[in-house]
Amino acid sequence: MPLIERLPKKQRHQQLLKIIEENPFVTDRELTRELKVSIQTIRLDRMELGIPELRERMKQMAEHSYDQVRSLPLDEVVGDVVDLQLDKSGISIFEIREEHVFSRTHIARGHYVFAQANSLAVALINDEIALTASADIRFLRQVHLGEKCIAKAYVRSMNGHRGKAKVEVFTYVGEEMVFQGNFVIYRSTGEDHIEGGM
Amino acid sequence: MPLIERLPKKQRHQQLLKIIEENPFVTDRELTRELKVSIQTIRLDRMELGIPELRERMKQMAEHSYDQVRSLPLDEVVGDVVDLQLDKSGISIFEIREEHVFSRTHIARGHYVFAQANSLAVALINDEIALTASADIRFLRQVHLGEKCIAKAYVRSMNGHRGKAKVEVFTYVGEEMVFQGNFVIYRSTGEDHIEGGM
DNA sequence: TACTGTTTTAGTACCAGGTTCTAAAATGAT
DNA sequence: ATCATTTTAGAACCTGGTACTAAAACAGTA
Repeated sequence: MPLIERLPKKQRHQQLLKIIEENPFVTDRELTRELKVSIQTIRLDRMELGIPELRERMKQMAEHSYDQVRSLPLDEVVGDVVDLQLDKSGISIFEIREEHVFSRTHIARGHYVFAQANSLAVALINDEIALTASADIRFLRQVHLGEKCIAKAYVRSMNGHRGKAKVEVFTYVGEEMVFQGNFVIYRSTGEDHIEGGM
Repeated sequence: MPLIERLPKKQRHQQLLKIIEENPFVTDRELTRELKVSIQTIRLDRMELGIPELRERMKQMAEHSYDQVRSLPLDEVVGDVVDLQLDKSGISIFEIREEHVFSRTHIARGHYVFAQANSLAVALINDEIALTASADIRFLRQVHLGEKCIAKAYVRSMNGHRGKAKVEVFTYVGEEMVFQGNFVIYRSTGEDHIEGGM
């Protein structure tokens, strides 16, 4: 019943964790050379520590990166436009999914909520070119994974058929307002150059 | 010497490429079921097409993502952070590609430019939780396909270790400033609830 | 010293998901 | 019918393991 001097094993476990953390592509055989123990010991250690085999580790990394690549696009129009009266008002719905949140907190990244509002504001303007010139935005409460954001946009003013339009957007989750923004959108029928905007 | 009607094979190759592209985690055996040919045929096809085996594909994906994660543990950021002094300043680079522009005009959608700035502002704050509370932004000129946006962010004020931080971001293409934004970021060490923000 | 419990090592059988190679069968065009 | 291409079959072998059994080495203690 060895009660003292049991460090070597725990120590080896620490080393093992460290080695695998800084090089997850190491095989058990390579580990035997670094830790000077038999391959069976390495495998027992991995079991005790719950570290999967090399192939499983690679698979997990590959799947993880695949998910990320999939999730990237802040696509064309973010959110589904369910109602649109050009130059007047519009509504879009956007569900917060895994790829839109900070993984640690499950709170949506601000730029997705912004993107939904911005896309809707731009879509509302019935012109060949409509670009955001400026915006004043406020995130009123965090939006969490799984919540549905309903953005409502209203055109507040129009300057003839060229120049700026003001669009106000309110985004709700249920009854609660989570985001509010005032957008200034440049608009143009297309023939001439405009000096600012997106 | 079959010269005409050689399509079935080429056709199968096209299908194979497509299937593997949309699910790189498919095994040869699974492919036999989808393509109704023997496993040897699948393997010949992969050889001709230069497609590596499943494990090799996973390994490559894992290595790729590992390299990315290594270079910047800030995979939650849109744009590559090339310089970061926490709580002080940071720089990120983001190249406008096909998927970021309006297809008709080749002008970048505003929310991508915003996302780069927002992500950088959030990354700058050295706290467990950092969420955008509000922002005042201005798009100064259109950004076009292929242009590189260089965002520079500076922390302007900090309120102790909880509360708001003000971050100013300037985005340039070459010498020209294309975007400017003032962000208010909520920060918290994590233990308690905050009433607004992203 | 002998006994006991832990830790380490050894060895075998087996697995997935292949590669490599040889060879036979099916298909199609002339 | 013949000949090239294409497809299928099968066996041997590979990596990097798992699962299991069993022996050896080590440590502490009665």
